[in-house]
Amino acid sequence: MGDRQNKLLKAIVESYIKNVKPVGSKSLCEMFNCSSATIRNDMSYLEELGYLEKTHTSSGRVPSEKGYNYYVENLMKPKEITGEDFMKLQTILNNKELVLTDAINKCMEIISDITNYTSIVLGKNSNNNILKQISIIPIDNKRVVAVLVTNTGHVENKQVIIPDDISIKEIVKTCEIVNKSLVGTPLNEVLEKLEFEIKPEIAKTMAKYEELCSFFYDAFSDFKEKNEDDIFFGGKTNILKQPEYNEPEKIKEIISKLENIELVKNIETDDKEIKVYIGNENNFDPDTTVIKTSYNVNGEVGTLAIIGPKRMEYDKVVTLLNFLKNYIER
Amino acid sequence: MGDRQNKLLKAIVESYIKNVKPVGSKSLCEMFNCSSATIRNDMSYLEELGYLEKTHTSSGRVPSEKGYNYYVENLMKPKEITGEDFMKLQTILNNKELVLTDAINKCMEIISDITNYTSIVLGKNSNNNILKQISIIPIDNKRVVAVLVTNTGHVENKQVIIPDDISIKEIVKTCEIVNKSLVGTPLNEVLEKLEFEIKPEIAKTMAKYEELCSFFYDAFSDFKEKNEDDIFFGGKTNILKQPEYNEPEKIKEIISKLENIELVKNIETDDKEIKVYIGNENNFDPDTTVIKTSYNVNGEVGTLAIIGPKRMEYDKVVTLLNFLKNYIER
DNA sequence: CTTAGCACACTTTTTCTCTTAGTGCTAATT
DNA sequence: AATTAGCACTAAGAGAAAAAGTGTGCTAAG
Repeated sequence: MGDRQNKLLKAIVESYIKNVKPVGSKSLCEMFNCSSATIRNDMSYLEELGYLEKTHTSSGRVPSEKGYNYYVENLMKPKEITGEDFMKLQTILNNKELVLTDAINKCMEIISDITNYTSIVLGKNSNNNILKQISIIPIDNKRVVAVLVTNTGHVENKQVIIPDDISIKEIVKTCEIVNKSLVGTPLNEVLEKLEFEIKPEIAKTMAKYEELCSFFYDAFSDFKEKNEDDIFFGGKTNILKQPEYNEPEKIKEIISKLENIELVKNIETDDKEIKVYIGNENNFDPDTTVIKTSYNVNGEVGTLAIIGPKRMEYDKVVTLLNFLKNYIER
Repeated sequence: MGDRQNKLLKAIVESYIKNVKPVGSKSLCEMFNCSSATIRNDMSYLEELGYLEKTHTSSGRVPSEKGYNYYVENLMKPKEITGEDFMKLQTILNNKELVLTDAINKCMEIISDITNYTSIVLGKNSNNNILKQISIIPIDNKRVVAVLVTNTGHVENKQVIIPDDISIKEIVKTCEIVNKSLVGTPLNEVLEKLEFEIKPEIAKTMAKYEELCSFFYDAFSDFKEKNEDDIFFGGKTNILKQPEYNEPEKIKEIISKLENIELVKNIETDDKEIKVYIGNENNFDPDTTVIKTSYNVNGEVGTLAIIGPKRMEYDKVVTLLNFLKNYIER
């Protein structure tokens, strides 16, 4: 593929990203100092190679997924962040009072606002998180709250109804034992350890060890699930501002996908690089592009993702994500 | 207004609720055993009174807001809950393992599913909630987690960065003092009490009492806001299934309103009755009806709300809400 | 290799017509 | 006094046809 063809593809992709409508040969004459016929020849060559498509026999050209891919891999240049946007992000990142996850969320919210795409932060809250403390706090005669804190500062809690046959005192006492043995345990081993190591321990001092153990089992069993639900949307519906979402059908479809927690969770990645998944390459929605990467700061890991139309400002998004990722990882 | 006119208005409202299209005189002849002309006479009388409207000069009639109102106040009869729906709700409400708020949320989710309207639960977490316990849990050298539990079993937590000039030990020690004095305090008085009663107390034993106090002030200051954010959506976007949401504009508008936390919070009420706010009567969205009521169980209060089109199955929704409300309040 | 020229393809917009579902009004009927 | 039949009239909706606009492919010439 010759130099002019590369430039032409770049120009077409960028024009389409900007103007949303199929690109005709005439509109590019000036830029390339040649006639529309020449452009047309090159265009039909690029179409033959699979980089361009037509919406109907005599329409202008639109980039294919392969075309976007080629653009992302070979043609686009990182875009500079404008002063204003830079300032906004900088301000948040320099605010030492903010906890890391809050700062990340705020930044992604801003990125969503300046791009009009949807941004998502998936806190992995990984299972090698370590238990820091368990507390049982009595609420009334019937209920206690179990609070669990991890080494990354995450807090989970669950209200549990006290079974009739055990007393609060017994629970609190057992909790001390559980705490002693369980602190320092990775979260994903908690249930197992409770069953096999701590139960015998409890049995030594507590008569109703069976009931007590199943009480704690109950209290902890939800944490794992809940843990995974750590999803933050920055401007959940900003993507609706994109002109492709101009039909009820399409809007409802993307909304329902964004509401589908399972589907959103699937976006999670542990890839260190920023990866671009165009159309069918992502398993979120074939009409969108998902750009994502993971971050890892002192064992606190998560995913940053941007969802936009395939006609996405790839250069801008990649640059912004790069900036954020680099900043938070040092 | 005569008897037939009442019946006619009822029939028109119900027909429009069911079929979504303006109601013509002919379609009601059979039901009333009279000619379309007679119906038309009555219709134009009802229109004069402001209960009916036309979409254009020669269209069928549509209920006005006043008409819906009259229907709700005077004409509609509570609708029986079908066996299936009844079962679903019953199952959840009889599950003694579920904490109250979870049961309520699940029920509202089901109500949203069977009606195809959006349901919202606003946990008020009212300010007369009482502080049950504060814990400070160190995460590492720089951070602690402050955990706060209330008498209703709600847990709030915040990561706080430890200022350079105070140590974890000092914080933990101060926390003990704070705990002693603050437990039992209504949430909305916590900050005040900290400033005026506890600061002097701390000053007795701690050298850096100024810094320590402002640390705790910091840790608690968010709780109030966060507290109010306790919003649960049951089928947030179910309302989009209603035929009125068939244009991009309308869909985007309602979505953006549902995403607008402030606006949603405004729905909160402490009315004991079930109240119906039709169109302009609610300040959420003039094209919708909001039906809402509050619940109060042992001091745990909150709002139940259903948002649907003005053309809503009022009888069904009111009956369902009534059922749920009665059940949870005993 | 580039370009001018032209026929052709498809979409979009506009215009016009016809049909349909309803109304209001008047005069006759019960 | 209330009901009804009859009729003229209105607006919306559905198609069809025409017109305008945008862009292509191909051929032949530079």
